[in-house]
Amino acid sequence: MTAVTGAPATARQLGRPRDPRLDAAIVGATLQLLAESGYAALTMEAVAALAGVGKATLYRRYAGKEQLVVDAVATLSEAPEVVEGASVRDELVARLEAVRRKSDSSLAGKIFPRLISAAADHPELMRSYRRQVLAPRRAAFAATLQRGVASGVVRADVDVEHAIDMLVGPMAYRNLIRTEPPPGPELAARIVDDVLTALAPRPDQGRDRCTSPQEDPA
Amino acid sequence: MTAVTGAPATARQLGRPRDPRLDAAIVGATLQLLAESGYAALTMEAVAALAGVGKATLYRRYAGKEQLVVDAVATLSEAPEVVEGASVRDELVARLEAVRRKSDSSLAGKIFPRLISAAADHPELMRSYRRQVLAPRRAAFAATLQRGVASGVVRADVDVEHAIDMLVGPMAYRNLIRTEPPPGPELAARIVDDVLTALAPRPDQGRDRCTSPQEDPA
DNA sequence: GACCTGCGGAACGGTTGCGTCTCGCAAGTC
DNA sequence: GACTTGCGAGACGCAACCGTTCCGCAGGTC
Repeated sequence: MTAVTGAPATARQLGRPRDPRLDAAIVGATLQLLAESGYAALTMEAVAALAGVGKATLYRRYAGKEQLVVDAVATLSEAPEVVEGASVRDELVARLEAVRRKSDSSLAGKIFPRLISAAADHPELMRSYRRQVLAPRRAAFAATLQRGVASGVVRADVDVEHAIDMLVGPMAYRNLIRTEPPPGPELAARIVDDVLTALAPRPDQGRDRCTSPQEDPA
Repeated sequence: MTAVTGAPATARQLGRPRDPRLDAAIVGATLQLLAESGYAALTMEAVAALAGVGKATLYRRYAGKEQLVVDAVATLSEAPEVVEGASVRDELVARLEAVRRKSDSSLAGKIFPRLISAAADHPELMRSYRRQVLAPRRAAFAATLQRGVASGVVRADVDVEHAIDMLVGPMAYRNLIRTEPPPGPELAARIVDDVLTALAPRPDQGRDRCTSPQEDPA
């Protein structure tokens, strides 16, 4: 939470305590406005108004807009939904389809494109978003991919991080560049099937890819 | 150019003609500031100052900030560099590597992330960018992929647009989310090799890849 | 009770940007 | 020369927002 009055634990029970519901209201209003208008267009007055809070209350907690937004983004958390029991392929499809769905329905999804341009001026924002939203999601993908290695669908020397980029990258790109029509539910399966084909264990170790110079797995 | 004084071709030689160099200066300054600060932070006064132009000159040409930026983005054009003679695989690698390099060196590349958040409020901006920058690049990728189909490296029923997303998506995504360290020159080859594996003609279709005609170097 | 801090509301001065306008001059046509 | 438009410079009124401050009250501890 990183309140600006960074008082240590020493003697902190004088006077009226802060209302924790206001903390939530402020952060919520900040995230909502961030999703709607982006960082540059977000104003302290709008946050105060939407949160139903005086500006003094804002500045008692945060030194300014930057700290407020950094703190708000740090509270984002998207627990990746549990998709289990299915095959590795179907699990990947479900996870990737969740990425597509959330990109214009969830709060974190709507914030993502706005952070992309804000990241140039405030790298901490993207860093925080990666830690709170992207990293858990990637961890879930990684677990499923590892399951694929165990079950023999994915080759053992796979670079998991790169594989995740191959899955999420095309989906995110499609969402971001806003082609018409927007991607539908079938896209996830197409991407997953393509990537799984690429990641399949090599049929014969002495493989002869006639086309390209053999990628020597360093 | 879509000047705001939308006079038809009728009787257009009264008074002092507009200085065409100022048009270029204005558009140039707009694009530069757009790349540096993004749409929301771009101000007419900054454009005028950077272009060495009075504000009246700006408003004589454009009705406001939105028209100015739309017009400026519409003048963007990135001719995809000619990469020929190599194999289909190497040509794709070269094109994708160009995407990576340009993303933080060229003007259009630096503008891209800023347009992503602006697109939510001004869809015409992204549409214009797609037409001027992305579409030519995609056409080049498409041509190379078609060459791959002809030479048997890529299966005939490939969905070219989707294949391009599979190539460009991961690269763009990596550039946008700004992981450290930033992607290096080796990423293009990894992506291309993965995608080409996925797009290879199905081996059990009775076709033996390695006796199929080698790529004609034309 | 005395004392402290939190709170909403509202106002403050200062800054920034918008879009308009005027001025004096330049560069063209008729 | 008369006329028209382009141009840079700068000022205009207007609006928004910043960060601060004061008020009066509420909600806590001692």
